[in-house]
Parts: sequence; C-alpha cells; structure tokens
Amino acid sequence: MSWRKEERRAERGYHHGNLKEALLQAALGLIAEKGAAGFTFADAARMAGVSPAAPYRHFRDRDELLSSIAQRGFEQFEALLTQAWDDGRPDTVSAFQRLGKAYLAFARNEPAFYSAMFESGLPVDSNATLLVASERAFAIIRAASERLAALAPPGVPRPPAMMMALHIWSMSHGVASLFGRGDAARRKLPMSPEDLLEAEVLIYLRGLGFPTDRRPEPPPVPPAGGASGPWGASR
Amino acid sequence: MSWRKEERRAERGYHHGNLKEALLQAALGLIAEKGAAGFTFADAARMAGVSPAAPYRHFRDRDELLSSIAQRGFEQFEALLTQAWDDGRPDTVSAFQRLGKAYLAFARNEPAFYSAMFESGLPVDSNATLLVASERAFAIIRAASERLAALAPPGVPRPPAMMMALHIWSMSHGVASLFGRGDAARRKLPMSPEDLLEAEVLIYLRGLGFPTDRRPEPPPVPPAGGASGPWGASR
DNA sequence: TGTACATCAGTGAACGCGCGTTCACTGATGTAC
DNA sequence: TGTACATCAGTGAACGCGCGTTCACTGATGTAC
Repeated sequence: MSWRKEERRAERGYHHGNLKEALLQAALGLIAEKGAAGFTFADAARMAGVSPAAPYRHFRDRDELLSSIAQRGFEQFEALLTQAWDDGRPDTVSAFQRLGKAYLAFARNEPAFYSAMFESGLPVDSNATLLVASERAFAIIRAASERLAALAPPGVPRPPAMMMALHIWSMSHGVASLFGRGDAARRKLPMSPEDLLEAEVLIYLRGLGFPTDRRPEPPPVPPAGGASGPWGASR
Repeated sequence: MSWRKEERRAERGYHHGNLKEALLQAALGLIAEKGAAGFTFADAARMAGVSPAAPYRHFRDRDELLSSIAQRGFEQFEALLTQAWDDGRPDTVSAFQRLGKAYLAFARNEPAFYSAMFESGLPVDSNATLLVASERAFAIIRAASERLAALAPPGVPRPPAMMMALHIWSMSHGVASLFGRGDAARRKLPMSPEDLLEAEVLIYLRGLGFPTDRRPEPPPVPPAGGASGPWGASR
C-alpha cells in the first residue's frame, strides 16, 4: 500500500488540506479494528499518509484526539436519539421503543465511537465540552422518560423520570456492551439484542403500571390500582 | 522502593517460591490502577521483584496471564454469586435481590477482575476453560431465574428463564459499568447504584406479574390476571 | 549419611521495535500594498 | 496585476524510552544410589 501513500501525497501536494478530519477518521478506523486501547498517535498519522509529527499541529496529544472522537460520538449519538424519539410520535411508548433500538443500532454500527465514548477510560469530566455533549445525549432519554412518566395512568403513581431514564440507560448499555457488538467472538443469544432489549423495556414499563398494549397481543394488563411504586412514594 | 526489591530478593533468595501467584497479584494491582489496557508484562515482573524474563517460565505471554486473571475472576464471581443466592433462602425474591447486590459488590470491590473479565477485549472463546468459567458464573443467574420463573403466580404466564436471566444480567452489567465503579471521575447519581439496580429489578419483576411485596410498603400489586407476557406466548 | 547429577526457576545482558515528542526546516497559501 | 512578506501546515531526522522476547548462564532443590 505504499504507492497509495505516495499517490495521496502526490494528489494533495505538500499541504494535506483537511488533516484534522483525516486524523479523526483514521483514528476511528483504528479503534474499530483494535479497540480504543490499541490505537496510536503515530498509527493515525501513518494512516492519514502524513509524517508522525504532523498530528501535533492539530491535537495536543493522543488523549485530545481521543476525546475529540468521544465528543463527536456523543453529538452523533444525540442526533440519532433525537431523530428516533421524534418528539414522541406517533405515540410515546412506541417512540420510546425506537429510542432503545436506536441505542443498539448506534453501538452496533459505530463501535469505534461507542468505545471512545464509554470504554476508552478517559475521565468524563476531564473535558468540559465532552461532559456537555454526553449530558445532552442523556437528556434525550431523560426527556423521553419525563413524557412517558407524565402519561402514567390514573391511579398509578408517577415514577421519577430521572430514575426511569437511568434504568433505561443501564438496560440499553448492558445489552449493547454484552451482546450488541459486531466483534465476532460474542456470546451466543437465543434472540437478537434488539428483541431482548425491547422485551426488557416492555416488561419494565408494565412493571411501572403502563399499559403496553401496542404490541400484537391479547388484552393489556390492567393498571395496578393504587399501589405505590416499589421505590417508595412518588414525588 | 528499590530497597524493597532488594529486601524481597534477600528474603527469598534466588528462587521466588511462588512467582506465578505473585505475578497474578501484581497484574491485578496494575489493572486496578491503570486499567486492563495499560498493564504490561514487564511491569508485572518488576512489581514482583523479578527479572523481565522470569514471567516466561509461567505464562506464554501477556494474554495468557490476562486470561488467567479473567478465569480466576469468573471463579470468584461464581463463588460470590452462589453464596449470595444461597439456594433461594429465605425466599426466592429476596435471594434474587441479593444476587444483584452481590454483582455490584463484585464490580466495585474487584474492579481489576471485572475489567479483565468484561472489558479487557480478550475473546471469550479463545480459551476453553475461560469460557467454561464464564458460563458457570452465568449459570447461577440462570438457575435463580429458573426458580423464580417457576414461582409465577397462577394465571400469570411463566416467563422463559433464559430471557429473564439475560435481562437481569444486562441490568446488572449496565448499572455496574456505568455507575458502579470506584474510579473517581464517575457520573453523579441521585441514588446509590445498589438502590438503582434494586428498584430496576423490582419493577421488572412486577412487570412479569410477580408480587413484590417483601418491601416495607403498602399493598402489593395484584397479579395481572390472564394477560400473556409482552414477548409473546410462554413456553 | 554423603555425594553426584538432573532438573528447574530465575538472571542479566542483549536485540529490535515502535512509540511519543522535539526541532530546525521548507513548501504552500494568503494578504497588503 | 504583480510583488514582498508573514503565516501556516507538514517534513524528516533525531532522541530517549520501555516493551517483548531470546539466550546462554547459574544458583537452588530434589533425588538416586
């Protein structure tokens, strides 16, 4: 492939033109291949067809590149979740399920972003803008939970939306990181991660007293009358 | 600390006596400190006070050491879960909750093992005995789910135990890996990971139609009569 | 009980390697006049 | 429209470092007789 490098070099001339972007893409590829741990500043440079010193014009060090990726990942993640949620259309519960599917789809289709975001070991609060990006993504789940909580049937205590959101997030993340990645040597499952998560969320919602009748199924569970939530009084 | 090394060396003489064990312990310490990715064969040797060539008497390479750790981790994990489950005493639901707590306790108290087991990126099926150890640990959750499923109240369809087990596992793993680790820079929570997971599991179980009345609370939710489970027919 | 010898666990020096980082440099680009 | 100059992005050579791995070796231990 060295001709490739030459060709690139020839094509682009002395200046790369868009090295920052190229480095991000290269790193993304490398992370997807070898995991967030096994990617190297020098490797990224090599892949972008540029000398090992060049990246220093754009990133202070490896960590800054990595957290740029994580940040961009959170932004794309947020966009995807926003789109999936679609402001709760056509109905809150099914939009909620789409959210879960979108979560898994992201983990599956963008394993490199997902690693950088959740498994790279970089401290979330090292970088303020990274933290913000991460919070904005979570805010979508939070907002969806809020909307869903507000729909609690009469007689059912309204669950704290924050807690719901954390529950949904942990289910999604759990399924995604245990079963939802492309990498060959994964645990075998009797069903797809998507179905697994969908069932999990539906059972959970039913446990909160929500009717989960949009599924092609027999009569919905009648809301449990008057019992308070299992985490204590609602607020 | 070089006197320490000398002292050790003086104490033990030419032969270490228990180097294999010492290397495992050293690696465990290093992983806890810097994560599974940032631990080094040479580092482990140094920490055990031994030349960098010595570890090769006991492990083919870094990966073999790492997977030994993962294996041992799964064994301890299994032991802990078995103890927590305590064969379903005093009652199935509370034993089930203890299982969840034990899961989190393990992730919190043994972050190095947990990393090696779930985040080290070593293919689960690379090593047959590792795979077995991992499956034996999961089998505890599976067995507990089986027992719980068998207790489904009359009129409630019996949920597939395998699916239940996978759901519980994903919740536990999700909470543990998002919120349950010691490492300083973690996300802030309005409640403890333990409480978060406990509530999550309880709501889930209620969603399956189980009474969750062992909590200090008002009247239990009456089992939802006759509705089939949200994942379709029971089997 | 003592001696000879085989086996084993750890030594220490050496190697090649790739990484991160620095440095003075140079080619390209844009802008002021 | 052309020229001089400042700025900028990338070069390539060099460095020190620590890692993984190998090798012939040697000190310690155990065992046969």
